[in-house]
Amino acid sequence: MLCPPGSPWYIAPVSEEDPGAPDGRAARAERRRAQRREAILLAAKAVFRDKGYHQASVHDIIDEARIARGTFYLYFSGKQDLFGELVADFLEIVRTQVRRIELGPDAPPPRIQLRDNFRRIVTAVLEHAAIASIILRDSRGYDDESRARVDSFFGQTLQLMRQAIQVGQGLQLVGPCDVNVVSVVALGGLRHSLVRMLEAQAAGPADPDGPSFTNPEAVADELLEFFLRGVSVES
Amino acid sequence: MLCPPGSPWYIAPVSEEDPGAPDGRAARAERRRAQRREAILLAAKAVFRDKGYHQASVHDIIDEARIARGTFYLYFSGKQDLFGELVADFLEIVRTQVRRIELGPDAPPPRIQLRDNFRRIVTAVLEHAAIASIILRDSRGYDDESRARVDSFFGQTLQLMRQAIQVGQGLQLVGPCDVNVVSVVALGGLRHSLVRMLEAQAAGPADPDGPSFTNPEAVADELLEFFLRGVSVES
Amino acid sequence: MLCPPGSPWYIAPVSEEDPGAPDGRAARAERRRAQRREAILLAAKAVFRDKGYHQASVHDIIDEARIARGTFYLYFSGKQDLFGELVADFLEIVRTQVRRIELGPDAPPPRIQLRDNFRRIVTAVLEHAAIASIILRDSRGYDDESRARVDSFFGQTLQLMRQAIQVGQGLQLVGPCDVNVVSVVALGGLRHSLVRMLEAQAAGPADPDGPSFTNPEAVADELLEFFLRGVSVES
Amino acid sequence: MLCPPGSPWYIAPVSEEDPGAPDGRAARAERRRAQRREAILLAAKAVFRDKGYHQASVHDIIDEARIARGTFYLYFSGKQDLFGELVADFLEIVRTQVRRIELGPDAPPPRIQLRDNFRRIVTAVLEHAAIASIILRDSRGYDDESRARVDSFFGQTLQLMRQAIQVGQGLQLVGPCDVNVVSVVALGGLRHSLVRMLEAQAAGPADPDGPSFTNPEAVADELLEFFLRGVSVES
DNA sequence: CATGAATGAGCGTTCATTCAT
DNA sequence: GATGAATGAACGCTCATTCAT
Repeated sequence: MLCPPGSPWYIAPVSEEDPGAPDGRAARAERRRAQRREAILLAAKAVFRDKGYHQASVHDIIDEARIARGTFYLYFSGKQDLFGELVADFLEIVRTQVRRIELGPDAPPPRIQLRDNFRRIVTAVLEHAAIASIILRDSRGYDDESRARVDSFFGQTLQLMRQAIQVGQGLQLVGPCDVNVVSVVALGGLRHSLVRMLEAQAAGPADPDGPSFTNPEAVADELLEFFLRGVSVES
Repeated sequence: MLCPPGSPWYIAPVSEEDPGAPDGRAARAERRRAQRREAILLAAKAVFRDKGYHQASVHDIIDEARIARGTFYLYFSGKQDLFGELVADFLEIVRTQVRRIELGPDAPPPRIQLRDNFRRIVTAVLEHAAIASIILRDSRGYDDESRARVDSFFGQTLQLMRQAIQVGQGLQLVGPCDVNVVSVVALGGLRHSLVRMLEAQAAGPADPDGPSFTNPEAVADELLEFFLRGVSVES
Repeated sequence: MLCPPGSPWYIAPVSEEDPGAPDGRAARAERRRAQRREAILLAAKAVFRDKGYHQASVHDIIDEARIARGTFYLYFSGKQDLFGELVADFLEIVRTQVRRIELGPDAPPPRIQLRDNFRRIVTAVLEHAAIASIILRDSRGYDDESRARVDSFFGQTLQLMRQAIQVGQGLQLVGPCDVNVVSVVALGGLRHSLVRMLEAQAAGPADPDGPSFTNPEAVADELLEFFLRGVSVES
Repeated sequence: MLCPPGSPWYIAPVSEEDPGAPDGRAARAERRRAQRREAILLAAKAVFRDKGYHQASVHDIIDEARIARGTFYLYFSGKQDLFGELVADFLEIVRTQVRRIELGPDAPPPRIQLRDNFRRIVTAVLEHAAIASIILRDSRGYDDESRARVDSFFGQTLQLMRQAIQVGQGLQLVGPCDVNVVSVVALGGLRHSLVRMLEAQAAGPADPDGPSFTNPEAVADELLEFFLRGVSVES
C-alpha cells in the first residue's frame, strides 16, 4: 500500500534530481552549507572591523570562526575572494537604497525624496557598520579587484549625484555651479558624515561630540540642509 | 703629515664635544647624515606613491634609494618609523597653511581669509602629491602609530573648522546649524575635492571631467561658495 | 705619507670597480657566497639522493645545509631552480665526456675511441653518483623544466648514437640494422648498466652480484663487446 | 510470488551467513563491489597516465571516477595502495608473458622461443600503455612500497635473463661473457625499446622516427637480432 | 658608517584522510 | 554502503629585521 505524499510514511519515488523532496537530506546539507558560509562571513566581518583588511590574516578569520584551516578554503578561494564578496554585498545594499527622484505631479517634493534617499543610505550603512567602516574609510588599501569594485561604486554614485544636480538645475531648483566639483564635495561630505556616525555608534553614549551623530535622520536632514543652503545666514 | 682644515685630507682632531669646530668633521658628518636621510625619504615617497603603504616593502625603498639594507636601519627604525615621519612632515605642512581668521578693521573680509586658507591648503597638498594621495585616501590602512597621528590631525583640523563656524555664527555671518555635523561634512567635502585634484593632476590633461579639477584656485573658490550658499538658487 | 701595499696601513686608492684589489673585501665576499652556494648544492644532492626529487622538501635541504629558510631563497629561486641547476651541471659533465670518433690515419681505431667514450662516461657518472642516480633512474618525475632538459639530453645522446652507427655502416664496420631501434636499445643498455654500477658503488663490497659492476673499465669493455658482437658464439 | 534461485528475480532469504545461496544478495553485493573497484582502478589509470604519479591527486581520481571522497577510501586505503595494486597487476601481466625456454626435441628452436617471449612482452606492454608508461620510465619516483615492488619485479626479470643466458652458454649457443653485465644491458635495452614504442603509439602516425617503433613484432625481432649478433658485420 | 648575507616567524594555500550523516 | 564537509599537518615562499665584517 502506498501512502500519499505528505504522510510521514510516504516514500518518494527515486529520481535523479528528486525535486519533490525539498526537505530531504540534500536540502538540509545545502542549508547547513549556507549557514556555515554565513558564519565565516560573519567572523570575517568582525576580524576586518577590528584589524582592517591588511592586518587581518586568514589565521585570524579561522580562529574567530572556530574552523580548521582547510575548511576556510572549502567556502572561499582565499582572503581576497571573501573580502570581495563582503564588498560586493555591501555595495549592493547601499546601491539599492538610492531611489530615482520622481518628478510626477503625485510624487513627493524632490527635496523630500532626496532626504529619504539620504536617510535610507545612512540607515543601511549603520546596519552594516563592520564592513562599511573599512570601505568608507579606506578606498584603496585592498587588492586590485576589490579596489576596482569600490572605485567603480564611488564612480557610479558620483554619477548619480551629478545627474541629480543637473536635474535640479533644469528645474530651476539648483543654481549655477561646477557640477563636477559640487558632486565630489557633496559625496565626500556624505561619506565622512557616515564615517563619523559609525564612530558615534561604536563609541556609544560616551561620544565626545554629544548626540549630534547618534540620530541618523537628524544627520540626514542636516546634510541636506547644508547641501542646499550652505552655512550662510538666510538672505 | 697633517693637512689643513678645509682640505679633503684634513683629519679633524678627535674630541668628545668639539664645540670649537662647528664646521669641522662632526658638522660635515651631520650634514651628510641629514642629506642621506632626505634621500631615503625622497625615495620612500616615490615608492609609497607608486605602490601604496602596504604594497611597498623595505626592499623597494632601499632599491630606489640605492643603499644597503642595513643602512636603512641606521636612519629609521623601520618602515613604520619612516612612514610616520613622512606623515608628520606632511601634516605639519598642511597645518601651517591654515591662518587664523583675523577680525580687526584692517583685516581682509573673513570670506577672503577663508578662501585664502582653502587656496593655500590646496596648493600645499598638490605640491606634496605623493604622500598626500596616501593619507587623504586611506585614513586607517597603516600601523597604529601612523593611524593615531593621522586621526589626531583630522581631529585638530575638525576643531579648527568648528571654531571657524562658531566665530561666523557669533558674527551673524553663519546661520544656525549643528556645528558638529557641518564641520564634518565640510572637512569631508574638502578632503575629497583634494583627492580628486590629485587624480586630475596625475591624469594630466587627459582628465575625463575636463578642467574642473585642474585649477586649484577655482576649486577652492567653488568649495567656499558651496559651503556658504549650498546649491539652491539664490532666494 | 703613503704606506706600501701589503702594509697594514696601506690605503687602497678609491675606485669604482677596484680591479686592482682582487683580494679585497668584495672578492672575499664573492668567494664566500660561492662557497655557500656550493654547500647548499651539496646538501641538496645528498637529500635528493636519499629521498628522490618529489619526496625532498625545501625543509629537508635547509636542514641538511644547516641554514635558515630565507637563506635558501637568497641563492635559489626555489626547489625547481636548484634541481634544474644540478641537472644542467650533470648533463654538461656527461656531454663533455663524449668525443667525436676520428677517422684520420693517425687516429686510434674507432673501436678504441668508442671504448674510451664509454669509459669516460662511466667514470664521470660514478663521480656524480648522487645526481646521476636520480636522472638515470627516473626520466620524468620532475617539474616541466627539468623534464624538458633531461628529455632533450637523452634525445641528443640518441642522435649521437645514431650517427655513430651510420658512420660505422659507411665504413663497413657495422652491418645492416634498423638504426632507430638499435640506438635506442644501446642507449637503454648503457643507461641501465650505469644505474647498476651506481648501486654497486653504493652497496660497496657487499654487492650480491660480486665484482661485475665494480670495475668501470671492465663494464665499459663488456658493454662494447656486447654491442658489437651480441651474445652468440663467434661463428 | 517467489522466483526460483537462478532466476534474475530470485530474492535470497536473509540469513547471517547464507552459505547455501551463493548467488544471493551477498554475492550481488560482492559483484557490485568488484565492479566499483574496477571502475576506480580504470579512472585512476587514466589519471596516472595523464598526470604521472605525483601530480595525480586523490581529488583527480574521484573526479574521474565520479565517486565521493569517502567512497574512495572504502575501496583503497589511499593513493599508495591503489597505485600499488595497479603496479602489481601490471607486473603480473608482464610476468606471465615470459615462458620458460623448452629444450625438448619437440620444442621450437630456443631462438624462436626467445623471440616469442619478446613479442608477447611487447604486445602486453602496449596493451597496458597507461600504467606501463609510468613504471617503465620512472623506477623510483613512488612511495616506498611501490618502489619495492617494482624493484623486486626488475630483479626477478633480471634473474630470468641471467638464467636464459647461462642455459644458452650450456648449450654452446651463447659465447663467454659476464652474465651479470650482459643481462643488465639486455634488460635495459628492452626496457627502453618498450618506452620508445609506447611513445610511438601515443604519437600515432606522426612519429618523427617513422615506422621503426610501430610494429611490435619487427622491434622484437630486431631486438633479438641485436642481442645475439650485435652490430658488427657478420664475420 | 656602511654593508648585505643571514635569519625565522609568519604568510596563504594544498591535500590525503576521517567521520558524522 | 555511500557521502562530502571537515580536518590540520605540511608545503613553498616572503620580508622586516639583525649583526658580523
